[in-house]
Parts: sequence; C-alpha cells; structure tokens
Amino acid sequence: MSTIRDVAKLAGVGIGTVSRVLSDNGSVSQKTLAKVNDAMAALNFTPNSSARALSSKKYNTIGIWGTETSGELDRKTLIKIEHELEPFNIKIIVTDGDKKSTKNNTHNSPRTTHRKSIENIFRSGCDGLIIWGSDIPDLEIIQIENEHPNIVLLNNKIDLLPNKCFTFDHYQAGYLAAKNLIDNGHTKIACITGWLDTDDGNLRQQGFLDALNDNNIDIPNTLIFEGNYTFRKGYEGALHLLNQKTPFTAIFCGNDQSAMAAISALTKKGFNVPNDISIMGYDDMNIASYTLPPLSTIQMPFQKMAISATRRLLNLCYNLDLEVNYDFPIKLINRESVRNLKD
Amino acid sequence: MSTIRDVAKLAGVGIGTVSRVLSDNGSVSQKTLAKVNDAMAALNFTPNSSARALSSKKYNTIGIWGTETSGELDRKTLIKIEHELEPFNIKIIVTDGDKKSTKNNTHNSPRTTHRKSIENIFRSGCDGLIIWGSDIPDLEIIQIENEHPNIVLLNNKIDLLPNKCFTFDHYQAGYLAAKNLIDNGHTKIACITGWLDTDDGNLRQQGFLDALNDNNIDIPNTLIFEGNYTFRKGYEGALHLLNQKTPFTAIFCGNDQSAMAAISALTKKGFNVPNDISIMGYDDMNIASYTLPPLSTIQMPFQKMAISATRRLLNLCYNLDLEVNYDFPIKLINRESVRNLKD
DNA sequence: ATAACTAATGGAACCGGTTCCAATTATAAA
DNA sequence: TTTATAATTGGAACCGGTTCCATTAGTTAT
Repeated sequence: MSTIRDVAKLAGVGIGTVSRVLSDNGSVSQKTLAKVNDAMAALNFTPNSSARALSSKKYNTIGIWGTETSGELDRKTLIKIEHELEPFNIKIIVTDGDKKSTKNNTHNSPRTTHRKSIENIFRSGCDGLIIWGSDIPDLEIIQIENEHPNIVLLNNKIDLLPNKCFTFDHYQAGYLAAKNLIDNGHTKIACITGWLDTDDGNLRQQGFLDALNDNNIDIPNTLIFEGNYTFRKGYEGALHLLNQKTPFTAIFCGNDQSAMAAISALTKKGFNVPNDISIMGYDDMNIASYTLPPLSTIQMPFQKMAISATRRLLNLCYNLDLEVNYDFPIKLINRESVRNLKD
Repeated sequence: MSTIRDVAKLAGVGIGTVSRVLSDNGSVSQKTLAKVNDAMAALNFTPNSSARALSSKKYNTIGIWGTETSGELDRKTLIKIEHELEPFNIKIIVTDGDKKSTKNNTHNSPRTTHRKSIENIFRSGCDGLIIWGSDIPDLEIIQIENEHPNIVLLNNKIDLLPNKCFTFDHYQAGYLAAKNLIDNGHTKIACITGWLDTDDGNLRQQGFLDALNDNNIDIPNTLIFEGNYTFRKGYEGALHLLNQKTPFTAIFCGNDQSAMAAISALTKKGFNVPNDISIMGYDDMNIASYTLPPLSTIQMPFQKMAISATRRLLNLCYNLDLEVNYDFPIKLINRESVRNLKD
C-alpha cells in the first residue's frame, strides 16, 4: 500500500502538495495537479483513512443510534441513507441503544444509560449521530446536544432543537385516521394503541382521541387496548376487544402490523373485515396492499425524512450546504378495510 | 480529551507502560497497573481510535456487504451481529452492493463491479467483511478471498471455501417443502419461484423440482412462474398461474412474502386457501402466523447463522477462538395453508 | 554476595495523513 | 524594469496511539 510520500516522490513534488490535491484545498497549479493525479493512479493510491482521521480529527463516519422500539428503520432506508453519504465518502455505523452493558467499565451501573451509550459512540469515533426514535427524555437529549452538537433526531420532536428534528405530524395523522372512520359513519370505535412510552405513539393516540372528542364521540376505556406495534399484541388486542361487552364497528390500530394481526384474529373469530368491523392501519408498509382485505392506512414518507435528516447531519458535520426539507406530508390511503356505514 | 501522555505524566510512568496496560499485552507490575488505571479514571481517558488504527493497522471495524437481493437481513439480525461484536469493541459498517457508481474515479466503468465495491470497503478501512448473499460469482469471490482472506459468506456456499461459508441447505428445504405438498396428496403443483439469479433461489427451486421428480410428478412449464421474492411478483404470479389452462391444487412460493401476496390474489379471485388451492411459503417470517390462513412454511435459524458467521469472522480478523457452528437445521412449519387432499 | 536470568520500564521512532510557515515562482501594477 | 502582491510549493511538526530496544529493578541459583 502506497503513501503520499510515495506519490510525492513519483510525482516529483512535496508531500504537502500531494495532500493538497487529496483534500482539494489550497492552491495547486494545473501542471502539478496532473502530475500528482498520474502518480496516484500509477500507484493505485488510496489515502489511509485512519491517518486522515487522526490528523484531521474527522472520522468521516456518522452513526445511527436506535432501540428496539425506535420504529421502522429497515434496510431499504439504511441504504437510502448510505447513498446520501456515499458521494462524500462517509461511512455509517449502526448501534443499538438497547445494549445490555459495557464490560470495559465495571464501575458503571450494570445497565448503561442511553446517555452513556451515546457518549460511547462519539468516543469510539464518529462525527455525528442520527438519534432515531423518541426513547430518550428531552432533557437528556438537550444535554447530549450541548456536548455534541452534531446530532439530528429522527422521528422525534423537541421544541428547543428546531432544525435538528425530523418527524411527521403524528398527531395530525392520528386525527386523520380517526376522521376517516368518522367520515365513514363509524361512531363506536375501538383502538389498539402503539407503544405509548414514546411521543411518537402517544401523539398519534392523542390525535385519534381528539378527533373523536371533536366529533362528540365517546370511547370507553374498555375499547382501548394498549399495544406495542407487534403482530402479537395486535392479535391479542383484537381478541381482547371482542371479549368486552361494548360493541364497536371499527378499530384504529397503532401500525399496519398490529392491524394485520387484528384482521387475522377477527376473521378467525368469524367476523368479516370490513363488513362487520372496519380496520384502520398506520404506516402504509408494503404488506398493507396484500392483507385481506387490503388495509386503509396512513402513509408517511419515511425514507424522504431519513434522507433530509441525513443531509442536515452532513451539513452540521462537514460544513456543507445540502438542501434540507422539514415538512413531510402524510396521506390517507383508502383501500378496503374500512366500510362506509352511510351506504 | 486526554492522551496516553497525559495519563503517563499523571501516573508517573512512561507512555510505553500506559500503552501496555491499554492493550493488555506486555508485562506490567500490579503496582503500576493500579497507578495507571487510577490516572485513566481520573482523566476519563478513552484511547483515540484513529491513532490506534493507524499504528496497529487494525480498524476494529468489520463490514457487511449486501445487495437488494441478498435476502432477509433485518434490523434485528443486524443488532444480533452488533451484540456479538460489542465485547471486543468492534464496530460494524453497512454498505450496499448496489451502489450506482463511485464518482471519485471517472476512469472506471460507470457501474462499479461488485469486486470493486468490495475492494473499496476494505480500503476505506475495515478488518473483515461479511459478504451476504450469493450475487457475486464464485470465481470472483475466490479472487477476493485471495487478496482479503478476512471474509465470510452469509447465505452462500462455495466448495473451495469451506469454513468461510454459512448457509442453509436450501436444496433440502425446497425438497422438504415439495415433499410436504406431496405427502398431503397434491400432484398438480405450481410454483412461484424466488430470485433465480442467485444460488439461494436456485437451490430451493432445484430441491423442489427434484422432489416432484422423485415422486413421478410432472410440472409443466406453464405452472412455473419466475418471481423475485416481492409481494408484487407473488401477486402477479398467482394471477398468471390462474390464467393458464393447466389446473393445479397447490403453489410453492419462493418466500413468505410472495406466498402472502399469492393468497391475497387467489382470495380476491374467489378461490379459497387452502380448500381450493394450497400454499407453501418459505422463510417463516413473522407475518407467516398472521396471514389468512396462517402459512405453512419452512423455518430457518437465520439469526443463529448470522451470529456464527460473525464469530468466524472475528476469529479470522483478531485471532480469536470463538465457538462457531456450521450446521443450521431447517424445519417444516405446518400451519393452515396446506390442505390434506387425502382426507 | 554474586552471577545469571527474568520482569518491568521509559521513550524514540514510526504509522500516514494534515497544517502551517517560510521560501519560491508567477502575475500585475507602477 | 522594478516592486508589490498573489499563487505555488516543500517539508517539519504534529495528531495519539504501538512497538521495539536499551536500561533498570527484581529474583533465583550458586
């Protein structure tokens, strides 16, 4: 593996010059530029990333921190993020916020706090971090941001950190979902909530509740089942709701997975969706088109949001000026799982 | 941020000594060990990873390379891999084999070859690589392995690289799936294949075909639809098969997603699964329990396999001796999507 | 007590980049 | 042509670890 000194020698220039063409800063004449480029090509030279990182104090790496409950971050989105990073030769490291403990430091409490785990990522070497999900208390995030300004929040909103937060209007989305049921004539509405320990899940729930309220519809506690986005809870939730005395004609589900599982449970119990019971999903995952019946749901441009968050982080870390978007409109997708009771 | 020189000064020892306790090699007396540890704690010292990487030529990073069609590698699996790495303080970088082009080198062909893209990952700094999927021709992999022995193949098998390959017996699995249909009395069997450009998809297809053959069952070309694992192709495939003149009583699907979509299509066309047509899936994804009807499918311990592959890579890269498993038994999961015609 | 060996230690040199400053060359203005 | 100014250039010093070698302290055998 060749170094800039090799390149410099071959090109007949100084190492400073080679470095200058490498990092494309400082002035270099056309002639020497060509010489250096030729030498680099001839030697099949690639700069050593560790050396670069050491001297420039840039790691050319950003991290993505998330937990089990952060929400949907599939490989496709990850790849989108990576593509955004690629032109700048930035790498991406993925870490889990749910790690058990760090064995290197036995003085710590057995369970590393989120704060500590984020601290560790920065130490281990990255220029910035996408913090995904709303698991970390706002206060703690503010503290983190204080020490490490190069962060960006995905699917979380903190008023004190405008332009570092990227999220949907989950409240509006929950409202929209409920409104759709109401507009279709439903008044006895149940729900299988999402994970309520995060803002994300709470907001959509609140929007849903407020929509009912604004339309003078009452929802008894018996018709609210606390789920957690999983298939399992969706299934259990539907069965649980069926077991209550309170009749209902529709269920609003915290996400498409629990919606699908709910459909499965209802159907198995002899109810027809949507004729007997209507189902509203949330997320518009790929499966939503292939459930039986296909799901009416709320669509959110998650990948677009992830891309904007990434760009913002790049701007922060590397003083770039990429275009960033903060508005990600949601959309009601009407398929076949909601029956119009007014017909 | 403090350095080993700071630590050395505070502890009243030389930098060599600090380095020795840091990397835990070379002999250090109990007394100095304590002094150094105290100093480190007092300064809240963390070694600079770039400096370490530069001088030790270890990046403490491994990569995962995959493409769109590599198969299932969800966040959960990624996290499992990460947990395996964590005790050794190894980071994980994810890269996409489907990148369009690398703009840094305009001399290259517009579309970077897989080989090149892997070359780049190693250059950009990682100690080893999990190559996931079987998109790369065997010969090319052999060449890559020659230059970079620190690789491990996930969901791929190359005879020349035993103990670096981690895969299921997809042939056996395809055979098993077909056998299940046959055992249930099916003789007119159709199939929606997986992605046939990879060994993975081909092997299961071959196993399926051979099982039919071994049981003297003929499958006309009209009943073979070439899919690609997506919902969409599963849906289209089912419709296409229905349009053929040839009657059939069962479909073997390349994966659970296409199976789910096929069920959706069949049901929409008025056929009942499994009464009119039986469906075999492949993968046992979470959704398989919640389709209508729940899917009979083939289960494979993908996460366990990923963990073993990771361990093997760690052994290769860092001279460790972690336990590695090479055998990952598959299992037939009988749910409700296959009807027994013999009853 | 001394020799012969081993364990422990300090620190220079090095890894391969970036940065900065002094020196040189080119260009423009007078 | 001379001078002022700007553009290029070379390379020492540095980033913060690891390694190796020379040196010193500690142990055991004689």
